[in-house]
Amino acid sequence: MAGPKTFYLTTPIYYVNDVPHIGHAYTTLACDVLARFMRLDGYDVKFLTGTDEHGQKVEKSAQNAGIEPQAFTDRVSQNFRDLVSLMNYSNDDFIRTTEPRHVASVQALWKVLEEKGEIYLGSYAGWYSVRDEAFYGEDELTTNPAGKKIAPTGAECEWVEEPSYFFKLSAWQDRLIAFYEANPDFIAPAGKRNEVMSFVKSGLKDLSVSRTTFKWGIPVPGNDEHIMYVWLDALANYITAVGYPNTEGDFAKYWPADLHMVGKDILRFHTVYWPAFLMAADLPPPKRVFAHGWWTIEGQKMSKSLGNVIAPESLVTTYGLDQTRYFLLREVPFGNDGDFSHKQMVARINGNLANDYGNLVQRVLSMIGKNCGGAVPTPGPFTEADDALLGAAHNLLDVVRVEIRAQAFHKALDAIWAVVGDGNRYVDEQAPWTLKKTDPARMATVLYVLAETIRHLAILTQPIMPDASAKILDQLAQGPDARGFGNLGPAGALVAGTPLPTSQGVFPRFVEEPKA
RNA sequence: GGCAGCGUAGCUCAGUGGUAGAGCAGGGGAAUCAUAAUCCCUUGGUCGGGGGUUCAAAUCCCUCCGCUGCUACCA
Repeated sequence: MAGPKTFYLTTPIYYVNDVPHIGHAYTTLACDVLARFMRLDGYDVKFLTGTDEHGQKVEKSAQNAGIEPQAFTDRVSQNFRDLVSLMNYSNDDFIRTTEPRHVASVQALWKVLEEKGEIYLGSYAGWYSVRDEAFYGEDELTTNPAGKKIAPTGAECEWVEEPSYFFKLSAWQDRLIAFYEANPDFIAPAGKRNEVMSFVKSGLKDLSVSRTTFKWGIPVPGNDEHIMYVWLDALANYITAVGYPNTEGDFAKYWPADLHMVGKDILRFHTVYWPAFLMAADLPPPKRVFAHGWWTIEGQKMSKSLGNVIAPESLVTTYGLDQTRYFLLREVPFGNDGDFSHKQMVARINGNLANDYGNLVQRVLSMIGKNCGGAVPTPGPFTEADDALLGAAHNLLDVVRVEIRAQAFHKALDAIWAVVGDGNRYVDEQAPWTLKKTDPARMATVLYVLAETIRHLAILTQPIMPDASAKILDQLAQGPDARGFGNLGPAGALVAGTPLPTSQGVFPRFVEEPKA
């Protein structure tokens, strides 16, 4: 069982019919930061994202576009692959549910469930909305003047009866509760755990897991009249990507997943249906599911009708990539809903990045460039103040690790910025510009301590801001092999006399364009 | 309706029994290495209303008001 520690984390697979927006970018960003962190911390990481490409809506959209569904999904799934490069995500795989490996995986899972007697053929009847791809209860519907039943979403419903396979979800209620109780960290944040548990305790009905009303899906093995329910299809992507139905190799290495990151709207699928499917197939459930919140835009709900949906590309163009990545994870306690506003974004860019972090780096590297011959200065004996600052820097990984592993990205950043503040205070207290005249040797020590502190900060901000952190490490002449967490601490300390490149700003201030 | 949660400084929030806190914003000062960036000091709250328990309550209990989430097949 030796070998590197592994960490497998996933985003939801995104429905190709959607246009990528800030919400998609946010989910994958959180995973990306976690994945980068774990890699730097020495883990063998597998980070998966992808697209969900089946379902009636895709079938219709393809029809409207006058092309085959596969050609349609080939085209629109590209939007999400473009998002990967735009946002600088480091995913190790990108899965599409239309790939042969996935079809084989889902059909194999189906067969296992069927063999184990967890699936049976029955029939489903109810009020169905094509637009919503959903059934509604009688009590949820209203009747319009034309006599049509209308769903709460405003969509028209029709009475549908169809044969359907069912998954015996009702049999899993007690085992799910037992699982939640044995694994208190399975559902996060904690408040969501209570919601899921009360839902399960209120009683579970068997789940319809096939459809006959449309064709664009994975056929049920042995009965081509049926295609599989979208969620059985979609959720299984997490095991497809590690090689299922082959349970050796990557599956043995990475499964169960360490984390499924999801938006709060799809929590139930991941914390009720998915563990039930897996346990029914004798496979272990994932270790944790985290449901994050939604963004509002300038205080308003994001919606197509309001026309305020933010494209990730416009954020990156306007504010910069690393600035955007930083803002999304710093502004809001991860798990809560948050508000995106231009004012707050600018406040973060100018306050935290340009003034606090960027300026600390710049003032220190500039002084080293001008006063130390453009090389890492030679330190003398350390004072109490030196040890205090270095100690804070050395200690930072332990603090940040705890927060990141709990998906408390905002707290991790708070901790890093506390040391940024310590650094700026230390500069003012030590006043190296005065030491330059009175005690040049002491000045060299002070600047060395600062450079070493900045090295720690830059290594630790890599997961959040890969490009900017790399630029800082470049300016400290730290090569690719010197950037892992193993290089933190005195063992990886800067070597006096190492030549340094000319310094340059990393986080420019955001200056408002004059209004026309 | 039922269940759960929230309501603390202008803003965003931390604090769950022992003399009200942070960041930002506002005010004053210092410094001048730096992206006019930094540092120090400071104004500001009857902790949603009312009642109760306690030597002591933002923190526990009751009640009222306001807001939010969940209450099954809606990526």
